[in-house]
Amino acid sequence: MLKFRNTLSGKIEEFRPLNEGEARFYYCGPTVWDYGHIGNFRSAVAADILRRYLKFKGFKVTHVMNVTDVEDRIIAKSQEAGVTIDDYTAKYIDALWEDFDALGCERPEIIPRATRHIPEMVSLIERLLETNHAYKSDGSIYYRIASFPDYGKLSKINFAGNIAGASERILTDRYDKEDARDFALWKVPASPSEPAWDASIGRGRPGWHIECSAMSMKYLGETFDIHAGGIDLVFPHHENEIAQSQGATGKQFVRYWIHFEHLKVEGETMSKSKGNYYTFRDITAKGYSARAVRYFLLSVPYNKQINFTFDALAGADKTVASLRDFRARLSEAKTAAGVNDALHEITVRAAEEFEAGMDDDLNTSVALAVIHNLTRDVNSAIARKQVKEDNKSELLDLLKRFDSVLNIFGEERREILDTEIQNLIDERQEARRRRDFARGDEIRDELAALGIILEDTKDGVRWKRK
RNA sequence: GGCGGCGUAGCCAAGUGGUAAGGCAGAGGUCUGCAAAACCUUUAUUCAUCGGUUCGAUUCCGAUCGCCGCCUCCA
Repeated sequence: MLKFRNTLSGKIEEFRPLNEGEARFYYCGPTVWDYGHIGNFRSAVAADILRRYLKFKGFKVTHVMNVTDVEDRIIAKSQEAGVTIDDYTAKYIDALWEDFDALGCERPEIIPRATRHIPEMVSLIERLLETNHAYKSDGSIYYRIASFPDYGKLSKINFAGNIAGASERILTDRYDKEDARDFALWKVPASPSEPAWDASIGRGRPGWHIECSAMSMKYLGETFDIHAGGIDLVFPHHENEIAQSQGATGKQFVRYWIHFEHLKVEGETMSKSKGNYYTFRDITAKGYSARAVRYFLLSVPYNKQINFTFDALAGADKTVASLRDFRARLSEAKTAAGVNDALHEITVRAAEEFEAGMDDDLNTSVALAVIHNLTRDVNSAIARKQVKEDNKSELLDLLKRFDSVLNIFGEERREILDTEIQNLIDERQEARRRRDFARGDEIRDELAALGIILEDTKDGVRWKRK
């Protein structure tokens, strides 16, 4: 039974989708204005784990991921560069998907872009104007927060107590609003050169929040199951989405809100000024594998802050390598027919414990501990030749099932060595038989230089690429 | 000022009202011609500090110290 913490109630709740066997979820992805920092991908991997685990549990998943391609900063940067919004965002969007794929994240079913959904946003704003939740002021359109009593329910913001220290900025806001808390749905261009769309509600461009309300409801319905995103989006973004959607439809917008905690670097907030700002590309450029980064990012449950350090990443790199070695060793193990009952028991228990861990608010730390314990037990059994044919296929199936959620083992190697390299390996074996170890070690060094690492086992030579 | 989270071995980190998962690093060992890999043993009488509740607290409550987040279109 899958449970997770619902930000709305603050409690752990059992997941019961609106439609039996179907999970519809929306993930607020990053804004496209720069190459993604590693924190973006902590969130992306968390969303991927959620998506994959819903599938693991047998739900038919419809996953919508928004990539914001119109907001103030993008507009400013594209104008600075003298190009259109699309021209400015294109290379960042391409880079985002390259990184996303490299991290082993599955592409969502639907990836809408704000710039392609202006009509949907306009009609939602029209509905809000009709229902009196929105008003025009100097050509711009604002959401009237006073019209929505539930405002603040998600973020538990207490506006009365909140005013003392944080009001200064709100009070000096340049817009002409009825209430300082009101937020823009549609912004009139500041200058004629600013990108804008002509619409029934006037020439302008959408505010930040309206795109997620419009696009999520378009693809998932006016009420849907899960809405996920980074914890910083709780307020104001998600609070505003609720106000917009429920204001327009009068129906509950989202049943379960899930928020991913942030990533810190060496215990501190990541920021450009602190010099601890890393993009995924910075990290892989240092020689760390994408798979190690993925392992690291999912090694701490999504609801906890994760502390990024290069030591931890180096540890993840080794751990991932040993997991992949383990699977290769198991897959190559020579087995006799039949089944080892004790090992079968261990396998069944591992499957149960993995699922129990993941069911409990997607506790990936527990799931990984289960895999490590299984790895140790099976490695021992392989060494003692206690793995039987049925165990082997059962275990390989289980690893595949685990990996459908975590995706840390990756594809199995099906590579065949060049005959030249194979000949060298054979020659080394021959030399070792003659006890000519000097020649044998020479060949081993030679192969190492080519990136082929040899391991001598009782069953012969295993090789792997560096 | 308001709201919230965290502080667990050298490092990363899970977890629970009943006596501390897992990974990395370290030490010793088995195996090996040597390596590598793997395995075995070992590494916190203790979970920031001080009080309280309890038969019993790392886990609940209070205080203190430290760190972090939101209240700024930052995931």
